[in-house]
Amino acid sequence: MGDMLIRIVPSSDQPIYVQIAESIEDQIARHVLEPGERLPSARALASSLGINMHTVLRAYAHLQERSLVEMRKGRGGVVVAGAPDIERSARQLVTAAQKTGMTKTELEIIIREAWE
Amino acid sequence: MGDMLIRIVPSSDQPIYVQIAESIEDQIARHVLEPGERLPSARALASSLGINMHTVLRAYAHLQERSLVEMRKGRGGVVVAGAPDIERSARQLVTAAQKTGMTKTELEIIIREAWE
DNA sequence: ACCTATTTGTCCGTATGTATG
DNA sequence: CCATACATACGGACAAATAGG
Repeated sequence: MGDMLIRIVPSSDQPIYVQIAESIEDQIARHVLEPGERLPSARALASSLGINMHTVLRAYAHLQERSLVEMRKGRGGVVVAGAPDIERSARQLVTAAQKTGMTKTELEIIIREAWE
Repeated sequence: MGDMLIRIVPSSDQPIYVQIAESIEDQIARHVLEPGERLPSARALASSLGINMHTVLRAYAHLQERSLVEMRKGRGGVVVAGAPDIERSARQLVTAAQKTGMTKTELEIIIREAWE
């Protein structure tokens, strides 16, 4: 198991639990954390960061709702999927856009503007 | 604002915050709560139900992650419009794609192929 | 446009319950 | 049985955003 490197910026405009969740999400997307790998226990990570256990648990719960990790009671969190399935998400977006009567070019413009 | 009728069964197998979230979700689906309408303040609803503020806030956060309500800091929660927000979904897809190191053209090809 | 009072979200702490290994 | 680790719910405190005068 590689190092679990998470940096917290208390003065950030973003809440701590969001910073933790996004940091872990990044590491999953970049395959630093691979499927099946255990997350550090909430208490251990919290103690390591000098913050409260609930703040970490809140980040973990957020990742669980997004189906990135699976939490269980006596065991902790495990990474479920590696990189998010872009193609699947893209298909869902396209069908949703088509239902609204949007044209393909309109969607492409939205994608292009969102890329920056 | 119509009556906000929520019943809590402490002896239920389901957690209190789930009972609250599902109750509100039902009322949104039945148009008892309509888009733009404000949810009762978490502290007021908690006091009315004889439970803690955090339990209600947890239910609200759950509804927010499912894009049923929108929470903001000094204002509270409002029921979001039913139509799916394509631009928002597109931005989420783009950021997810960028995290995997995908290029813009690669994503555009996926979109184009998914359109048919 | 300003000021104040309220409301809200976040975070910390504590306690109890329950599933896992 | 026991130690580990999460799940739920409670209470308190504070900064920031909002609303109303």
